[in-house]
Amino acid sequence: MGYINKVKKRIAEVREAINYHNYRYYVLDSPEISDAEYDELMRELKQLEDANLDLITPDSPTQRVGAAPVEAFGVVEHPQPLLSLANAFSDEELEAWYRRISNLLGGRNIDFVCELKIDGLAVALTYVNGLLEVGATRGDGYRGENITQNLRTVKSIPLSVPKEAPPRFEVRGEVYLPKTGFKKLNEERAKEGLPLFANPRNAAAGSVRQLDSRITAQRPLDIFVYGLGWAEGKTAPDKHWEIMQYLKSLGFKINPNIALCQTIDEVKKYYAKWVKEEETIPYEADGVVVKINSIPFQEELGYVGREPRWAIAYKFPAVQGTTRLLEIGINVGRTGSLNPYAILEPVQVGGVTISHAALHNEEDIHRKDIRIGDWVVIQRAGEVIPEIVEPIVSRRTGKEKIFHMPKTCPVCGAEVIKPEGEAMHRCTNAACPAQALERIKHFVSLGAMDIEGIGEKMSQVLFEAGLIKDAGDLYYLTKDQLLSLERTADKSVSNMLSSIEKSKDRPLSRVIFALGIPGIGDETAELLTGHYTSLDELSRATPEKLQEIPSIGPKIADSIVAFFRQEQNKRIIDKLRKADVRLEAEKAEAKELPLAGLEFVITGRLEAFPRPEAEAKIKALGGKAGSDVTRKTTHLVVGEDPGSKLARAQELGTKTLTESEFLELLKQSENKLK
DNA sequence: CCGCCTCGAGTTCT
DNA sequence: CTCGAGGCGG
Repeated sequence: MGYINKVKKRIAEVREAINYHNYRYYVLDSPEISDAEYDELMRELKQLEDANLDLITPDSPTQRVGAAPVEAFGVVEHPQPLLSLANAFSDEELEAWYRRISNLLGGRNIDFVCELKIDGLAVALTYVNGLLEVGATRGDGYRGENITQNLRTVKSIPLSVPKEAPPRFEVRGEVYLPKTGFKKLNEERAKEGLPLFANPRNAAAGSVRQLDSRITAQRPLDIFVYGLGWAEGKTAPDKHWEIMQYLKSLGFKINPNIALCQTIDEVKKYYAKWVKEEETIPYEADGVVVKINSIPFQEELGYVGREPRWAIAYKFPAVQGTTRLLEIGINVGRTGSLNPYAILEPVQVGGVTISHAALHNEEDIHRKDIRIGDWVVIQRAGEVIPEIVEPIVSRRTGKEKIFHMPKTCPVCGAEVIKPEGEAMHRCTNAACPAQALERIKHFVSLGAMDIEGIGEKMSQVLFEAGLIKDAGDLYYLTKDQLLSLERTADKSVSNMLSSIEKSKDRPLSRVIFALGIPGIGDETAELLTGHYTSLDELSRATPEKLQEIPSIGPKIADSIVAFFRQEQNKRIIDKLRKADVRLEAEKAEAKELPLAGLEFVITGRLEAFPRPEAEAKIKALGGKAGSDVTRKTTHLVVGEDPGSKLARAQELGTKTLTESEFLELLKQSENKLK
């Protein structure tokens, strides 16, 4: 095939793809590729056409802005078409745009107006003799839908404007749904069992297209007006910035983050600021629109095809992307849980390459109907952590495979079970090497024994070299053993040994946490130290005794008892003890406790928490909690409806505290500990 | 028994 | 950050 035929074929392919995605986006409101990918297709087509001008056809997607309007509403002709914007995705592309226009303007001084590119629905509002006459969607840019009735329900759209406004004019803006409104709307829909909107833009589009405007009225829609379409009977200012101030004075809602920039560097700074602060914007924005401020300059620059030369959309890095799910891998956790994760074809999302994503558990995978080989939409949830949003069902070939948890542990081959009513599958082999290694990693980690120099990597090296089989072995490592490893210099070895030594004196709560008892995190470990002053004491505790502690229930109690009963755990604790790791609460620690030496008695009902919990807090802070006021009692806490203890306290001259004074004392004492 | 809240466990990438 | 589970109050 000749070169030109290849190009022809590719152009046809890309056009077909774009037309299909246009339809999904504009007509169905259900896009299946991200905006970034759509933009990429459009760019490719444009490049091909620019290099082969004779291949441009009038029906090419580059020759129009969107899809045809839906006929259910009246059709509105736009006297001045609503056009789209060229995109920039990097500082280089922005600079290239700047150089082009700067050349065209012969190097005259240019200033810019920057604003956020709100991801909503573009509308045109026509006012005649001071009244809103027509509100229309953009449609294909030339003809849109008449949605006046619905737009009238948007409270921030003025239905009338002051007399000094031009007799006939059109403003343009973006109707959108704030993030909070979107969330609330979806919550309500979930309650009613209705399908959820995928994002605020879709929700706004759906709302504005309601045939019944009473439904639209219930949606918290808002608008930002971003420009004047046309005006008759009055001359408008000749700076875009001033037009915006003028529109504001007429009662239109203008985005508060609009800025006047004197240089292209200031534009870049504006962009950089908002890339960083994108999360804080209360509505969705997908970039920054940069416009030449001077209207005469705008007119001079004119249009290329369907895009103005005098403005550009500088897009934020995409936060969603699509890629292929190549395989589903399994990790075995410290507790034996089998944790599936997605191995993805690496893809850039939000400026970061994503190649893995957590899949939580088998049920979750099946609920989302994710299959091996699927194309999937991924996003970085809350800034950082990648997640699979959904599979793209329409891209399936039939070769995708449904995932099943293995019947045996992928690491040790032991039987895998899924306890009734639980979501997780578990490896049944407590000696499973994967679990053993994870337990060691947990032991040395930051919140636990915090052994500097031995992290995940070093734990693995030591484990695989056979130098340690469990956490207890860490304390018997010798200098020679460590030096025999690869990539361990003298310096790092002595660092490791000294941080192992230092870890022998961690608070008891850290030790309990580090042991990795299932269900015991840092909070519960801390709670336990309030009731047991040594590991021995804790190891002898009965389930009944443990359950007397508030927030310890039967499951946690059993977990603790079972842990100390296991031979391998006993051996680990033995190794720790022989190595002189402190397994008791520090004596000095107890004395330093802020409430040490004080004895509290509570009378009446407390608002903040039940009495046992208050007593637990007192004990945790080193105080004693009694039930009767005696001469030893130092404080009486007086709650609602106090009993006879109050009289007794007054008799003895015991200090009394109101509940709020008591809470304040607890707070101060807790702060002292930190 | 159900809903609410808090805690635990596992996770990605720079 | 997310999901699941444990604990607890109504």
